[in-house]
Order: sequence, then structure tokens, then C-alpha cells
Amino acid sequence: MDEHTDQTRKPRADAVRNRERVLEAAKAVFNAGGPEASLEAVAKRAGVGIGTLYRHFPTREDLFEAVYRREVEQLSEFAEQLKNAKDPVDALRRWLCSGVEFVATKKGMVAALALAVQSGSELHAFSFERLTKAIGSLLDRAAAAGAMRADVSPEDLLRAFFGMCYMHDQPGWQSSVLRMLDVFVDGLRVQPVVKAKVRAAAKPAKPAAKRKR
Amino acid sequence: MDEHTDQTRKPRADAVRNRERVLEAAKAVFNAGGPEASLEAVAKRAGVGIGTLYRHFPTREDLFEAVYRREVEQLSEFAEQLKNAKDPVDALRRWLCSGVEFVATKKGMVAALALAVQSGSELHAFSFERLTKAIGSLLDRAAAAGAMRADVSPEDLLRAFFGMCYMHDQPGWQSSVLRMLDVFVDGLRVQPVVKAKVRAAAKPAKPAAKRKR
DNA sequence: TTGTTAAGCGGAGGCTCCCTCCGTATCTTC
DNA sequence: GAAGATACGGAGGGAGCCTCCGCTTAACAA
Repeated sequence: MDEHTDQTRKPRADAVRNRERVLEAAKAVFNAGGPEASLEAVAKRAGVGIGTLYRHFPTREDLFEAVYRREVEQLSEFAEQLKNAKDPVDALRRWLCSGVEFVATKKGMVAALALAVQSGSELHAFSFERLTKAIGSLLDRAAAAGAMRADVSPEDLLRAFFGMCYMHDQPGWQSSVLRMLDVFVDGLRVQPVVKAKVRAAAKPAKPAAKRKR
Repeated sequence: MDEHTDQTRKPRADAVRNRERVLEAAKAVFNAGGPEASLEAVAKRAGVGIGTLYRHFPTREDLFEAVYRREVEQLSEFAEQLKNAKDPVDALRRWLCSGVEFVATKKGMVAALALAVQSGSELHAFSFERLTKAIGSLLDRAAAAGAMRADVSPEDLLRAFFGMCYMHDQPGWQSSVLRMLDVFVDGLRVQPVVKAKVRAAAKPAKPAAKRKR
């Protein structure tokens, strides 16, 4: 805030402008061509040199994160809203569906998810944390209400979700994923007595379901 | 038409030898470095020119398929054996678990799965068909026994499975996937009365039963 | 205004990998 | 053997990645 005490210069106008341009170009290019798109194409579209792109976003991941930060936030906020839904299980289901919607709309969104899911690094903690918390709150509420098993972590769910969306470039993927998520959420429900018994016998070797959260 | 005397010459010895060498090298390289590994590295390891590699396996996918054909077959046969299991739902569960095992053992196996799942092309029909049939038989049996919902296609399941395995390079992925599969299979079970009603309109087989709930 | 200076710029260049093409070498057959 | 068919290797052109560094330009001070 106070710029006289600390010796920081005002950031250069061209730098700010270029950063914005790159972001915009990246958004367009990634949404169209997916996360594998050429960074040189992004630079060209932005009308800057490749060096400039790399200075602003040293890695492809940095760029992804910057581009999809808003989307992640939206998704996260939507989870917040769903906290007030009556049926907590259905809330989760709806959140997942809207996630699918995101992926469908913005092809590059998968990149953001991949990032959130795959890299445990500090750098990209943002997306991961936001989404984990979003899911976590939904899961917790459902579990607290006794409507859902409690041995599944938000991370697990996030990964499963991402995994299913990963096939987002095949025909019919969307309805397939929705169907699978439906099944999945059903599986998450707390099972009625009879089945609980059956299941207990049915799965002998499952490594300790460690619950963290 | 004319001279059918001996249409097929004996294949050249060096060609056969080289093909084998490439396969072996590819197996090693893919298992170690994953499906993205450089094909030139494979050629070098095999001690052949890059051209030779490409002649035998025109695409990366062809190579994957050749390398993991055996694994796919094993997986497929295991499904056959499971047909005799008492509990059909548990059979499915066990099959999926063994799939996870495969992925864990052979890093490149994901490539084979990706292939089977992603490319609808005729060329790579082999893995896809084998696995689809394998899953299909398990699903059918369970559905016939009335133990499992019938609106999930083998393709769906295969994709979901692959998706979950896709994160196979993170710490703890294996137990996470096992947990998720467990949930998933639970979701596949035919639900008790109350829910069964909701789902009464479920469609039988493969095509995207666009169920809306 | 003008000068100083650091921040920022661009893109050449070195690298890896992809895949094709074709002159040469080798194997099979007669 | 000789003739042909078949296979071999790797050069080469293309595309991307990323780094590096000389030049440009905006911010600030005088």
C-alpha cells in the first residue's frame, strides 16, 4: 500500500498488459485445443514473444492455474451454496454434475483438474485446496447426517471424479460420466442393514480404509 | 488368382528377430518410463533403426497393443474363471481389483487401458473387445441374477475403471482406487425397494441410457 | 525534459521427439 | 549363384520445448 517506504517500483505497464494478453490467448487456445496445445501458439495469438510468455508463466502448469483459477473458484462457491440443500447426498450429486458441465464447456478445464489432482506440489496448492475443501464440506455434511459412508476422503473423490472426466474427448463421454457418477454416489450412501451384512462378507482383502479428513 | 502355388514367402529371419527385439525393448522402456516414453529410445535399446521400429509398428498404439496383448488376455481369462464364482457381484469386484494389480505392476499397462478405452478405431479393437467382453460377461451374470442394476454398459465400466487408474502415479493411488472401486461396486448393486422404485425405468444394455433423476 | 537504470521484451538457437523417405543391404527362392 | 523381394538404417524436415542474452522501454529522479 505505501510505496515510499518499500522500494518497489510500479510494475511496468507493458508487463501488465502482456500478462493479460497471454492469459486471454491461453484461455482461448486451451479451451479449443485442450491442455496439450502448443505454448508457442498461445504466444503467437497473444502477440508476444515466447520468452515473454515463459517469463510470466514459467511452467505450463502455472498458466493453467492462472487461466482456470476463476472456474475453480466458481465450482468451489457452488459447493458453498449447496450446503443449504435439504438432501446432502443429492447436493453432492449435483455438485459433481456441475463439475462435468464445466469440463464439457471448457475443454481445458480438465487440465486444471489434472493439476489439482496430480501435483501435490506447493505451487499448485490453490486449486487442490479449494476443491478438496468444497468436496469435503459436502461429504462431511452428508456423513454427519448419517446418509453417507465416512471412509472416503475428499481427495479420493476428487481423484475419482477427475479420472472419470479424463475420457472427455470421446463421443458420449458426458452421459457416460454422469451415469457413472450416479452409480458412484449410490455407492456412497450408507447401506441398509441387509446389504451391510453381505458386504462385510464380500470383501476380504481391502487395505485398511484409512480415514483422514 | 493365377499362381496360387505359394503366395506366401517365408518371412525374413531378420525381420522376425527385429520385431521381437523391439517388443522386448518397448516392454522394458514403457514399464519403466510410462506410455510417453520416447520411441527413439525404444529403437536404440532394441538396437535397430528408428525406421525399422516404425515399419513394424506404424503407430505408438500398435506398439502398446502388441506389448500388452498378453496382459489383456490374462485379465480377460481371469474374468472367464470368475464366471464360476458364487457371488457375481463379488466376482466383478475381484476382477476390478486384479486390474488394479496389473496397473500397479506394469506401469505401461495404463497405456493399454487408455488404448482400449480411448480409441474407438477398428485398428485397436482387440484390447477393447477382449476387455469389454470380459466385463460384459461379469455384468450380465450379475444382472441376470438380479443382483445388479442393468443400465451400465461394459464400456462405461471400463472407462470408469480406467479413469480411476489414471492417477496411478501418485502416492497412495492404489488403496485410493481400491476404495473407490469398492464404493462403485456398491453403487452397482440393485438397490433395496425404496430406491428400486425410483430406478424402475432403468434401461437394459449399452447405449447411453440417458437416465434423469 | 532529460538521463539513468532496471524491468521487460523477443526470438534465435539448441535440444528432443516425431515420422517419412529412399538408397543400400540382406534374405529367400529358384 | 543370381535375381528379386523384402527389410534395414538413419538422414532430414517439422514441431515443440525452454533458455539465454542483447536490445528496448517504462518508471523515476533530477
